[in-house]
Amino acid sequence: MTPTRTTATDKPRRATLQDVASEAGVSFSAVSKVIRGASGVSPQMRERVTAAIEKLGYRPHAGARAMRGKSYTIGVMIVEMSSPFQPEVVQGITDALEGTPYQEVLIAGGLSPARQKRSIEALMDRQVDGLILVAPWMEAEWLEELGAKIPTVVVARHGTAINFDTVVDDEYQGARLMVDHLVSLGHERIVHTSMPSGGLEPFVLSHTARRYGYEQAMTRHGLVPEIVETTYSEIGGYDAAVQALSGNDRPTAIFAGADIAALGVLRAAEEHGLQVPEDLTVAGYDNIYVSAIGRISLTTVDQSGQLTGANSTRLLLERIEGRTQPAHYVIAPQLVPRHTSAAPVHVGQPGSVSVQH
Amino acid sequence: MTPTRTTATDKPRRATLQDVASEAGVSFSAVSKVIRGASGVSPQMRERVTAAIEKLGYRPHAGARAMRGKSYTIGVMIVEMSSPFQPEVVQGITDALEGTPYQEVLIAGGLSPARQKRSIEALMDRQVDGLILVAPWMEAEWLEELGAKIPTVVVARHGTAINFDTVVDDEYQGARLMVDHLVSLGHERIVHTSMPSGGLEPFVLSHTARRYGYEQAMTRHGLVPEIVETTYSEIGGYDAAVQALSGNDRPTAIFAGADIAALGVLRAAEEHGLQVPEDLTVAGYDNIYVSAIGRISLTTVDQSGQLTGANSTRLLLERIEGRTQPAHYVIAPQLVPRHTSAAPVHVGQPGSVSVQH
DNA sequence: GTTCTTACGGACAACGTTGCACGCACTGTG
DNA sequence: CACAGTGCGTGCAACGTTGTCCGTAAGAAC
Repeated sequence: MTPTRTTATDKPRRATLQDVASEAGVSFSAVSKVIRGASGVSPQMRERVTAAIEKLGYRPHAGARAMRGKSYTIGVMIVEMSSPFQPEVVQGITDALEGTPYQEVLIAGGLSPARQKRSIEALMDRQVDGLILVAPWMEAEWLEELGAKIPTVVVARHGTAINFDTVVDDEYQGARLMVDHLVSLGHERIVHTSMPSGGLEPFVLSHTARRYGYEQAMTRHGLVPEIVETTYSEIGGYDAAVQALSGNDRPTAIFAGADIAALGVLRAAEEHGLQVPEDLTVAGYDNIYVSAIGRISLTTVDQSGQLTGANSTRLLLERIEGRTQPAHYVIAPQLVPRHTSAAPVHVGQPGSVSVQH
Repeated sequence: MTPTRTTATDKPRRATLQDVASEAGVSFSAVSKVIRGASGVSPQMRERVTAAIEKLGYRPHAGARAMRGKSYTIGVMIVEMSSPFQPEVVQGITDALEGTPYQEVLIAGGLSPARQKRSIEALMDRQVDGLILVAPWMEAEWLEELGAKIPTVVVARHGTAINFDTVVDDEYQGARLMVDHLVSLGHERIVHTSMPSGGLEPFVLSHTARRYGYEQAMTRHGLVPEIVETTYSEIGGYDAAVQALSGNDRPTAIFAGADIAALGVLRAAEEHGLQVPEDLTVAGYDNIYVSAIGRISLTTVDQSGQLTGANSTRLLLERIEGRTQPAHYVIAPQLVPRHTSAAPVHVGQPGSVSVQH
């Protein structure tokens, strides 16, 4: 009576190294060698072991591996999935990891630094080999401490770091591209909608970088920056537009810091009886899915989430392999002109304000 | 010379049970007891251990735990994050797990059954305690086999199963609600856009259930179902609408199987010079974010992703606790009437077709 | 004062890997 | 023909937990 490892009532147990070894008639160390691709294995043995693995459908136990070093798991924290950019970054990561032994797992950190920190710790508890954090909200100092413990890449935070790598789109330049576009059309009063910076300077999030880029570009053109601070949401954009359009001396263009806010601006324009782009030019940033469709056709700035994800992955794998010098990768944004931007109608010209219905 | 476990060059090691035990001056078994809440622990010891845990910032090693049973990790597979519904389900899961010892991890399975299967296997390799699969595409048989191995809840697949639980919105009823709404407005020629079923009957995905519901409701009203098969995308909706609007005898309403397709229908209507809702009623299904905003204001059907996620979690935890009888939970959808649906203009009445510009 | 019970704390054997140390046949060399 | 070198396979000690088993001491009952 040798002790059996399963009873009649048990579910079929997952095959282990030992099972494969018995099947192939070799020691379990030998099987381990084959799997790890270590040296000291004859071709015949490799073949027999491979056949046994195949036959039993053996798959390594990540938990057991994690106890001896690597889990072959990459932890990715995103803030919210409903953002259009972040899923695209994830797609880039997934594609980049295809064919490597690593697998990414995601965790949605939510809209507070405390919760995001807890999510990251949950990933660390699960012995991920490295972290990619997409637009995390916490202080740079906390991230530095984290980076000292585990290979980390931070996406979409501007500024240089010591203990981790960063990948950002050049949002300063993206905002400049848009301002240049609007100025080249003849606009001079261009309002920008932003949101509170969150006090993370100098390691700022996207919206602050966009704001700075806007301010610099306006100043360079000899124009006066005008900023309305609300939130990046449809309602936020609506409120900002209502505020900007309230006085007598209206701007001819509103450059929303995010497409989603630009949608709110469009609604406000409609309610004010302003034709877009005849009476008001509207622009956004992000190139979200709906911006492209016919009924919206929003002029915006595109940043490739795919590229961002791919480069983050590359940097992280380098760090896991041992690089300790920080790396910072910047991706160039692209202007996407569509149908919500045009030359302004001359001020005071009749018909520039038309109320419908 | 006792052997030290860190060298000068090492990163600070993560605290283990043993470290906590030394700190508190007790055996590591005792610490384990405290953590597990096992009996046979004096209040004083509990206190000392708790203090030591606090001081060292000890956190259990999930990999080590997984080797002895549970990993306290729930694996969630979603097909694509850019869908509006699936992130909401995830949010529901996250909220439901708050306060439990479990943590969910996500994996984006992608748009092919093969890749989805690989993703699920990657989660199994990581010893998750249970699985929630959101709208998986593979055959029911494969899922039955999976459910025999690990507690599993499948979201958004209609039909009953033996080895796993399901949570679905009643999309048959949702489609019926919409047809009833349109009929009550006076519509008789209502075209439905769908996509190929994928041959998963009888365990069908959402779009097939919506189609069946539409067909049943139309028949019950004594009307003839008319279906155009394309894809659930803006382009797909556009193509379907172009096809439906091509003949002389136009429908008065198009009920797209998904909001995203309805956006394409709106674009096609605009290009055909049709006013919505005066000349054409358009409806969708899903209640995605953009459907609510002013410029779109799409009549649609809402299914609560939040509730879906919460109930999936509840069922999964029950299964992990030992339930083996399958459970199937159905959530009621809600009609959301907005501004793209109205009574049809009488057929042949002048002005029912107006070309702009 | 003896025995029985109970409460508490510690020892220890898994769990499935990795990777090093070891041993045993063969080689080729002097 | 002895002997080092090499290629190949095995043995084994971790890794950080869980949960069972066991020993001891204090308190209760007689």
